[in-house]
Amino acid sequence: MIDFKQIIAKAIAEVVNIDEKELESYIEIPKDANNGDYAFPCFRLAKELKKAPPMIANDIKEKIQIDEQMVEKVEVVGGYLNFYIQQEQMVEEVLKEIDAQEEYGKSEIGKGKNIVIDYSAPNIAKPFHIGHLRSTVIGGALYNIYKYLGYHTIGVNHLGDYGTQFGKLIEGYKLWGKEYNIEEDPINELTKIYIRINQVCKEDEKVLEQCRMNFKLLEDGDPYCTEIWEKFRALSLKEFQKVYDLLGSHFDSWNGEAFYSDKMPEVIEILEKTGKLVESQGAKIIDLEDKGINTPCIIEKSNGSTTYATRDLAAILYRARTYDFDKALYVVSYEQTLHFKQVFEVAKLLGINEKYTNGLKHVPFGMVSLPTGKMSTREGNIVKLEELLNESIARAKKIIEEKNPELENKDEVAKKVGVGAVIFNDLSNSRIKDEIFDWNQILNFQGETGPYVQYTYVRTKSVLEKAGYMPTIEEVKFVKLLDEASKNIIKLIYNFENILIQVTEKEEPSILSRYLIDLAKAFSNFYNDNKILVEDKDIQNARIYLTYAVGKVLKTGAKLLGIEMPNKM
RNA sequence: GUGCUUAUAGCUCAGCAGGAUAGAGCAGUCGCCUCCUAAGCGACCGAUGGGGGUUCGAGUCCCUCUAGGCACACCA
Repeated sequence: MIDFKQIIAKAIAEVVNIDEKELESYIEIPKDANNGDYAFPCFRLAKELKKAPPMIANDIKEKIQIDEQMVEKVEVVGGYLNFYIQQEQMVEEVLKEIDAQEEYGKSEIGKGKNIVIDYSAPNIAKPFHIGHLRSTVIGGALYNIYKYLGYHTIGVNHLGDYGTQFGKLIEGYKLWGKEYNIEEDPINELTKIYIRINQVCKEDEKVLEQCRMNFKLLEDGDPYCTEIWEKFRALSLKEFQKVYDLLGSHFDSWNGEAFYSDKMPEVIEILEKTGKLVESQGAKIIDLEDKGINTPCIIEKSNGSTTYATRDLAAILYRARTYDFDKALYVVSYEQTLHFKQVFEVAKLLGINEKYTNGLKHVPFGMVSLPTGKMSTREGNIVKLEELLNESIARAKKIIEEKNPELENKDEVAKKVGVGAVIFNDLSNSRIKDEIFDWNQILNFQGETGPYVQYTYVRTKSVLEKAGYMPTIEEVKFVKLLDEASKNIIKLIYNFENILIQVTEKEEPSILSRYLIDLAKAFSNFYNDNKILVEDKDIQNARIYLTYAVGKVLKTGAKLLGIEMPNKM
């Protein structure tokens, strides 16, 4: 599509002696549409040119040469130079693109780049609770969006299937395994064991030591421990899959921590050679004091077993070799900020290309807590994700019964709406913000919510169905879409790809969520102001086409967030 | 104690790497369905934690104070 911003920057660059790219970064989009479609603030040139900003603006205005087919008006307001895009041109540009592209906004800008996204990563033998939702949906959205922009993406579910927690479970299972019906209800029963063994560990240091030994045995390939581990892992994955099916999550790799079990000796060997791996209190550590991190990174515990950090280092080495990544994103809660700082610092000692160490990026997000406080599997105060999703689906079903009892396939729609509401709720705020879990807020289907976006989409479908035909792009008179409401929509649709790029620049899916709300609102306004199906064929064709365009973008955007659109609701 | 992070309306959040009059939703009050789905639209109400600084310009950058959250070696 035509890049209006670039055209304006180029035109200004020919008048003032400043780099085009630099000028482009100064150009902004006025909040108030009355001030034009693009604006150039001249304040920053004042010092250099030793002239008052309004004078500079006037000067530029007089000298600037710009295609009138593109920009119909240039105005000086204070120190601003406001540009008004030729609307008909813009409408044509946008709608022709909608017509031409099967997948609007799709791009090749990421071609040849590999992005590894590490997300979800629940712990085996523990319930999948609402705390795991964020990583799963944020990572999932980033995965979809990077892919849409042409990147080669690799989604990794780095399962928490290793570590002392397993030593604990094995110990608990040894002690009381017969008391629990693990086959019947694996996760819940294992959770009970986990809570119980933790209680005992707290009181008895010897038991804790035994748990650590169990993990050491597991690492060393002890058959009994390995057998139990494999069993727990398989049972857990089966449970997790239920949630992933509901959420529509996809992973290219399920290599969890255990996968790196045999890849850690190499890491330790490399680190040994650097001379930076030192003994301290019986453990092998890397001191990071000189890097401004006052907590050392433990590579090997005093009993010879490895740590989370070592496994992450092995994973970096493996992913660099296997995926040749340009970026490796870790969608993990901000609790682990220090951990990643340490690991990324130590990774520089692994002797891998700088491309890899520079590509490592922690994408942190805020914590979900209950009104009563922090969630803890050990304490047993959690909300399971499956329960939340089912509750949301049930709520959606109830609303459908009230509002649209004649609807076919209610269950399917309820699922899309219920799940969509939960996903959208999680993706609509900046990821760094903490969240206090509130049933009423998540299960609210009004206002800026997933169901609102879905509802707006359904309206577009409904209008198109009622029209009974779809005009071709040649039949659309672009001049019929110059009213305020239509202009707003066109501008938003024009900006779609830019929004997706912003999401990847900031690793922030909420930018897309808010965009969809804006677009849905713009359409609702349009829908309210204008009757779409009217006598005048030219107006009708134009409005139908715009409606179609909105639906297309809403559906595409929602899909990128992992949300499915119903056709009716 | 050290480091990181958050603070915008009664509540939940926006605010495009400093720009024009700080935008929404929820809650509350009021209006709009003989008309393409009222899960909608419109109106009213209401805000930048305190104090300094940098700048032509600060919600945004710096300092400081206050209040929350998180992390700080054998959990992950």
